[in-house]
Amino acid sequence: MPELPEVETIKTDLEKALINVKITDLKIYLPKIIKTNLTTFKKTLKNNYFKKIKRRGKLIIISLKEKDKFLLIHLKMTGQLIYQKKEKIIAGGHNEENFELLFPGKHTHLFFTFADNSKLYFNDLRQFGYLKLVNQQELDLILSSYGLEPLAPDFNLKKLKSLLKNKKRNIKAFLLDQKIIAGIGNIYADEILFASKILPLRSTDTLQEEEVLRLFKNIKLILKKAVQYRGTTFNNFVDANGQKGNFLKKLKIYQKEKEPCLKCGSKIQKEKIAGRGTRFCPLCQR
DNA sequence: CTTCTTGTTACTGA
DNA sequence: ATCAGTAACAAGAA
Repeated sequence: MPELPEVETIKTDLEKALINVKITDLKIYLPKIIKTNLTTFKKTLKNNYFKKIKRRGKLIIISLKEKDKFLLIHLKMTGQLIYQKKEKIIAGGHNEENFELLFPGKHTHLFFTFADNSKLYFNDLRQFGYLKLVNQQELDLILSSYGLEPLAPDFNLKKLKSLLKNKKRNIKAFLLDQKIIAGIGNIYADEILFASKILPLRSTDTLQEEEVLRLFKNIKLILKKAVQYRGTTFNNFVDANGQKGNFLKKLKIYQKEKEPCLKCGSKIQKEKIAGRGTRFCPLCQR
């Protein structure tokens, strides 16, 4: 599940490889993932350049050479962007056995070819991800519904405090709401709440001063750390070079139901909260 | 066979 | 107005 750290990793990798490299071709296998007229999409992108790559929440925003044209890519749950320099790449590494990635594969729905013959593959098992061309005005409209960037300096304690106070809903739903804070998904929401010792069902307006402070610090800390580790390896996430992220080893609560809590040893619980599988320690989190 | 997985939007009902 | 809950999208794992 690409969340902020995964998308940030992909963004940085693509930036290194693809700025000002001419797109010579693009092949589309599954047109429905493109939310723009297909002919326009192809015509616009062929012979174009990526001038700048940004991330907002979980959305990738690529500025094209024209001032008023942007390519948006959302990976949703199972989307991958894989950059491949050669015909065949070996991915994995770390402590795991390597595995071959051959593309295009069964779930490759589109790929770009660049002037240096490198390729960028968009794979998506569940086909919820999309690509879309927009102008500045459309982009502004889309971004206007996004909440604060949790790693930006303007996301500060004071703002978090007032957001929490003005809402009356459980903290898990609050963290997942992209209109309030953009980029946190199910994995990091659970990790942040565990680190902050806050139960996911707590109403935001009941959080004590020190709880808000812990929450604030852990949002920053955990997301930053996850970015450093290139995200979490999990099911369908590999970064733009096909490498897995390292944060999986750092997970303390996500997917650990029925295991003993690392801090106190009690059995980690799992419940459906805010429509999502939610893991928590009933003793450490209050 | 059923149930679960999750990002986002749309919808319903409280 | 706010919020909770659910379905939808789709494919696979258990």
